Amino acid sequence: MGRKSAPKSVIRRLPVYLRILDNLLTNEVDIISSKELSDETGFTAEQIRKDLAFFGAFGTRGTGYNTSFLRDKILKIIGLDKQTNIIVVGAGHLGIALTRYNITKNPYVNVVAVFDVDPNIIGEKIIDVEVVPISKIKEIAVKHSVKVALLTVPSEQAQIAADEIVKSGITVIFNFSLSKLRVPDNVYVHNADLSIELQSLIYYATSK
Amino acid sequence: MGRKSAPKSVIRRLPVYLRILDNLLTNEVDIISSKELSDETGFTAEQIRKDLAFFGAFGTRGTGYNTSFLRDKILKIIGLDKQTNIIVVGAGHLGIALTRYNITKNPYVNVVAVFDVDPNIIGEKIIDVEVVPISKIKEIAVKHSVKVALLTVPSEQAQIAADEIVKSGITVIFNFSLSKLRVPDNVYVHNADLSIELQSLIYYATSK
DNA sequence: CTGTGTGAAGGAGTTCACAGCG
DNA sequence: CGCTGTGAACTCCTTCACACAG
Repeated sequence: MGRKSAPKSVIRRLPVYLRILDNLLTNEVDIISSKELSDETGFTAEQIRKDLAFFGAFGTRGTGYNTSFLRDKILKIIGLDKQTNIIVVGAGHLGIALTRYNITKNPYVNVVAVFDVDPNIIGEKIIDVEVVPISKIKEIAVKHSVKVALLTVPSEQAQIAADEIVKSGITVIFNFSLSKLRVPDNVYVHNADLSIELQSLIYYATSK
Repeated sequence: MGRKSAPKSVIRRLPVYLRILDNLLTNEVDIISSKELSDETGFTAEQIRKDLAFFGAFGTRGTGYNTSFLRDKILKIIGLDKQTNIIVVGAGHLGIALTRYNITKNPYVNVVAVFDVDPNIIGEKIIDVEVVPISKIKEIAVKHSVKVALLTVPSEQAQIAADEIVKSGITVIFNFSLSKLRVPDNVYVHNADLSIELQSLIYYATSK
């Protein structure tokens, strides 16, 4: 694949292409041009071609891209060709929403468990995924070789929960709490910062 | 203020500074240097100075920035100096989570109502905010001059709900559904795309 | 002598323009 | 001819280096 590591901006766009390709496949469209992808995504056709060309020559000149072939290529690039096991830490409203969403709408990931500290909800099920005590993170994460944790506990408990996640060998944390997490260098934290996005939006809402 | 319009990247960082300044103020720290802000945020000190300098000279050479003064300047730049009224459309788990978060943790915005179609939850309260029928969006939005809507309904209903939001005069939609919304040019849609962010993360989880 | 403010240099990513292949 | 693939130009942002004010 690519010589040097892929730019973040490209990696952010790949899942957008993937979603459109999945839609096209259910509608049995088997060829798509960069121009059409451009109309669907809002990105320019040149940019889309550059993004894809970064990983190889997937298209046919004069024709376009084979939908199913391109979909498989993107799946492989992202790493979604094999099932990815994730966990959700925190069974509050946000945790439940994310769990349900991923179970029902995201075929590429598998939620193996939801963790919480509240004894009242331990044992409950979110669709078919059980809520289990946080103390079991390591056991379950190791057993299912979990790669990613979605962290949705209140900010005050975020660091403690993050420590447990790190101890269990998980190296990617999608952090929805406001806390800045302290983790070892080999762990990658991605902050969702919905409140910060909302505040940025307010700038655009007021200054026009 | 700035001669030409502020870069998006700057606007995205301002709320980050704001959060830290708020923390410092509760701890009664009244001077902060760009170096210290750098340690807190991970952005370089030069970048932070450039960001702030874009809007004016807010610091004191040899000393740093006055915490409270800088906080007030940033509030004014973003437009958070006056209370911003928002609505949440969709009282599912995600809508409830966002509502509660903004009521309890975000002093700069005011959630005036949560909207849903389910008659069973109409009239319920999320903390002190009432759940009302979607048919009332326009009435409430006009009355409270609402600027921003958080859209958390299922994807199938997202376009219908967006149409109602647009009709009510709201010009900024923070879209958490997967649907690409069709709106007039004067309406700004910001997509949260949590599933796309998760898929990008999986790339980083597998390729190292 | 410290830490801000800023022109100048550098780098990353996007757009342009067109060559190349089906 | 059509649409991909790609060097070159360009734009936007970041980093560097230092002048300048307290």
